[in-house]
Amino acid sequence: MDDQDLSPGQRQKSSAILAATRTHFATRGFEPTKLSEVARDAGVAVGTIYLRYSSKAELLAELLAELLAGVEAAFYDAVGTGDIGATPFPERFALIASAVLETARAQPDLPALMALSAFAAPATATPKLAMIGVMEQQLREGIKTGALRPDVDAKLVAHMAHGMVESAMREIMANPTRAPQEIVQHSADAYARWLLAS
Amino acid sequence: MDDQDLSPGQRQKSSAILAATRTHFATRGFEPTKLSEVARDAGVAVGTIYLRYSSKAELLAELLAELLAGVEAAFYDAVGTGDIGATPFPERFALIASAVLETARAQPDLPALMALSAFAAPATATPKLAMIGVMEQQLREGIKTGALRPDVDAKLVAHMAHGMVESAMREIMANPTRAPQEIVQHSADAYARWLLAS
Amino acid sequence: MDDQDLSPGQRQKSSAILAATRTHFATRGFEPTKLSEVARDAGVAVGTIYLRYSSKAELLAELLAELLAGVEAAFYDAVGTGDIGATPFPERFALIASAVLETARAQPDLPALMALSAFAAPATATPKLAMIGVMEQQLREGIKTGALRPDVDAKLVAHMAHGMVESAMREIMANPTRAPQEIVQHSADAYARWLLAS
Amino acid sequence: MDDQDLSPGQRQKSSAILAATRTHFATRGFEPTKLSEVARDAGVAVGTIYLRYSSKAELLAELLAELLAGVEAAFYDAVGTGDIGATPFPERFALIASAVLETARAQPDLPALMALSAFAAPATATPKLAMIGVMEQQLREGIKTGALRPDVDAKLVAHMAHGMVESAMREIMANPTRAPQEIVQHSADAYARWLLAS
DNA sequence: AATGAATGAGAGTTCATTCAT
DNA sequence: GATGAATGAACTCTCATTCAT
Repeated sequence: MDDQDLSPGQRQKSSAILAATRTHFATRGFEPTKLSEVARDAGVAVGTIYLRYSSKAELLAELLAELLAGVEAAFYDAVGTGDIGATPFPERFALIASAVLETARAQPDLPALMALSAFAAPATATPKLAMIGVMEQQLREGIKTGALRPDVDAKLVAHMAHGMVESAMREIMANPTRAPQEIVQHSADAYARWLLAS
Repeated sequence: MDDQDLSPGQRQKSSAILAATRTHFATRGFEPTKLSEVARDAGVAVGTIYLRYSSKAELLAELLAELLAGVEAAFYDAVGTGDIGATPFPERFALIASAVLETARAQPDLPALMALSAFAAPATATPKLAMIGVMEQQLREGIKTGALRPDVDAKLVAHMAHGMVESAMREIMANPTRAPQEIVQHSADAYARWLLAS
Repeated sequence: MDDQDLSPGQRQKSSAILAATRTHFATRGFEPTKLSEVARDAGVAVGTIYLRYSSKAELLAELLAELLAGVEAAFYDAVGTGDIGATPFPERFALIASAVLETARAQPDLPALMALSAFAAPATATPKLAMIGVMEQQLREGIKTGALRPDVDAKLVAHMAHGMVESAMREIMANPTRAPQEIVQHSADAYARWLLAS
Repeated sequence: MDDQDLSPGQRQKSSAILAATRTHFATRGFEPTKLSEVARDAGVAVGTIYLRYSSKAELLAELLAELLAGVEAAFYDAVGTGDIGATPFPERFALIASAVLETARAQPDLPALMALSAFAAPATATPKLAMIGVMEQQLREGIKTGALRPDVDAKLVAHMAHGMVESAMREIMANPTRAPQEIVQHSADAYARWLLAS
């Protein structure tokens, strides 16, 4: 469970296990995932999994924890690249929409995996996705500075704005002829008309 | 499998089976659902389930098919109450948002159940939710009549608009102090600013 | 778990399971006993065992409970046949020794099985074997009536007297050329010389 | 496997392994004993056990062999302290009973360990406990010299006499308020009345 | 010689499915 | 048609044993 004190070979095996687990959990779900197949795909023996994770549920918990940390980092990375604080609002929407999109694209199996959190070992409660929190904060700032309409519920709008991109994302994934940029454009446009103060 | 040739008692048993199945699948998922418990809750013997459905997967397929038909009907009912065709556009958005909301509220287990479609017998491919189709059609009509902006992708927008309400819906469900009408107001407002032609 | 409400066929299967279990537990012990082999020897499927006993430990508990009831009955039967209360003491010893011997002979796997009680489901604590209690009571009566020496500890002597027969029994079992009556004779003789008052 | 050619450090490790093994086998039994725990308690790695003993069964065999040698020595030590050959018979019984008692007290885990011999590597057949052999020999000598009754089967009596002490021993162990000397007194007294020639 | 991570066969247990009643 | 006892394949998890370090 601790990444401390592991040889490179061990760390690599842990990664392989987590990677194989991720694929199986995301595509099949918790119960249908067979540890024997996970082990085979990870190139280790079943017992090796149990050297690191004490049960299937703990394996999921570990995976979710790692995932969440990654998502948070990825989202801040994506948002950060635009130096968002200094960007005025119509453009800022495009940056946020783009960041959500990129994060979701980088982890397309995230919704499927988060849906499994009920099976995880107790410790890992489903955490609120970081992205929605950031959106809400951006909205509040925009409202305070007068750039955005004051007559909306920031939290609810954050959820709605996120759901918008997520849903569009799903349509894009299912329909490979579409360009992902369409989402950014449509979303930024929607945000601007919907939320700008003027 | 055929609703033909069934006595009232038999039809009633089929209903009880599907109802119990629905509860179990929605709250536990596919694999964790035990047919023995479904049978007990339906007040029949396990074997009786197999007289009507040839496997657990087929039982799910049957349930999903019935569900979809119901959702479609419910959505048209909800939209229809406003005589939507005659309603001008800013108000029409509120009607649609309200219909989506009502339909979702009436079938809160729908997302959980639809998520199981991968387990269903092959025949039942995941069907497009009827609501999104209706939205798209409404948008196309609005665009054609000049009420709505022509520079948007109707299909993508339908998905985004639906995702918006769905996501808000989830926030409402998790936060019981909020009033569902907030969603209708916020959504209709967002749709109007985002999509109206002017 | 309840013998009530079982068809003859079911009762017969339960017996077969318990019989096969007994053989395996007695000859191999708890852990080495495989339920798959028990099932095979009982002529049922593994799952059938679990219809009646919720775990391997519960199966053992059930077996021990049945065994104890049987032993107690057998011992009282054996002692009872000689109308022991009316028999004077030198002969009474022979009756008791004979009863212990018969009981032990009828259940030669008893010590091996009782030794497993630590593995049984919690409810079944190891009960004191009935035989020793009866011996002690016989000794007290003999002492009170003056037939037996008063300067011995009845309880300790009961244990010693029982250990004597049990140990001899083991030697007899291991050595098939010996006649079991030797034990009765030797034991009754030993008891008489050791314990009679005169 | 050979005690030859071992450095003091190695010999010490072997001892630690056997000691830990003994505790585990005696308190838990064969199958439930985990070599990983034995290794941990012995302060060595699992692999180190396999440098000395080729399997779990062989480890048990080795332990039993050492144990038997120890018991034999202990019994002769205990008997020998009384210069038994020269002691006349009524007293000789007390010495023997005392020796059996002492030996059993010094190795209270012996019965539990001997019971495992079925699991031991084939080579190690269950060995006759040395004490019974010595008893038998003492009885034969007593009979030959006329000190003891000639009309008893020396071997059977040896078993009975030993079972007597062993059974009393168990009662004493379970009942801590009793004094162990009671056993010696009761046993010697029983032996005398039962077996002396007069 | 010593280590302990890795292995994988095999255990107990569950539950969809069957079929005699 | 309805039942539910019976089935046995397949799951998760354990641990004696091996072997690269």
